[in-house]
Amino acid sequence: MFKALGDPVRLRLLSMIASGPDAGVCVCELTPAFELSQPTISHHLKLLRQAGLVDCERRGTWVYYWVRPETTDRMAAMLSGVSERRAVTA
Amino acid sequence: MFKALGDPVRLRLLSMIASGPDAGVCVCELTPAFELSQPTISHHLKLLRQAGLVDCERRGTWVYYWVRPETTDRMAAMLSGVSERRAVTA
DNA sequence: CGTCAATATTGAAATATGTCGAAGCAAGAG
DNA sequence: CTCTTGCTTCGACATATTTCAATATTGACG
Repeated sequence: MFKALGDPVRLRLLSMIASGPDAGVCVCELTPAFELSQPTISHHLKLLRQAGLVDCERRGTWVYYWVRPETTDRMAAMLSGVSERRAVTA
Repeated sequence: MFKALGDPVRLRLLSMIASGPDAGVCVCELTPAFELSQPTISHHLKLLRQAGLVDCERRGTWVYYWVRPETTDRMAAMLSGVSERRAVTA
């Protein structure tokens, strides 16, 4: 999970997806925001999905991504635990 | 910051440091907990320090590490923002 | 069915990361 | 001052990650 957010492209992707509409953000809106090839963005989205940070669905020709708050919440809780000087519990 | 926590060894190190005594944890207590050479642990501690997640001080022969809660708090706040579907603000 | 547009997957190259052994440094003991 | 101990830094190597071009897949539309 943390490794997935360790790449600047993925962190920015997550931010864009998080701040998009409830219905999800289309890949076609994400790709042109970067100076990277389309396969590269697709790859990063796959890693975010495998980390459980986002989920996606195909709607017609387009694919929409949205955030899974369970995961980001869990990470936030872990980090709060560290701040409170407790061990990190999986 | 997130990249620093993306390695399992470093995540475990942070957990151990967080759950240790207020005065900090000695490197000599961290190293034997891993099946890794001492230079490797030292290297990971350096990365945690550069990421602002921990700080350290030499006390006599030993070096003690402790958590910097400002940083973990900031990360937790970012992630909570994502859960609430807002963009990630540095 | 054939074609086009939007994504995903594959394979390969460049770069970054994790790891170790060897060497260096700081501080206390003799 | 020299030796030992605890830790860091350096240099090198193996592996992992990022990226792209080429190709495949999926669905819409005529």
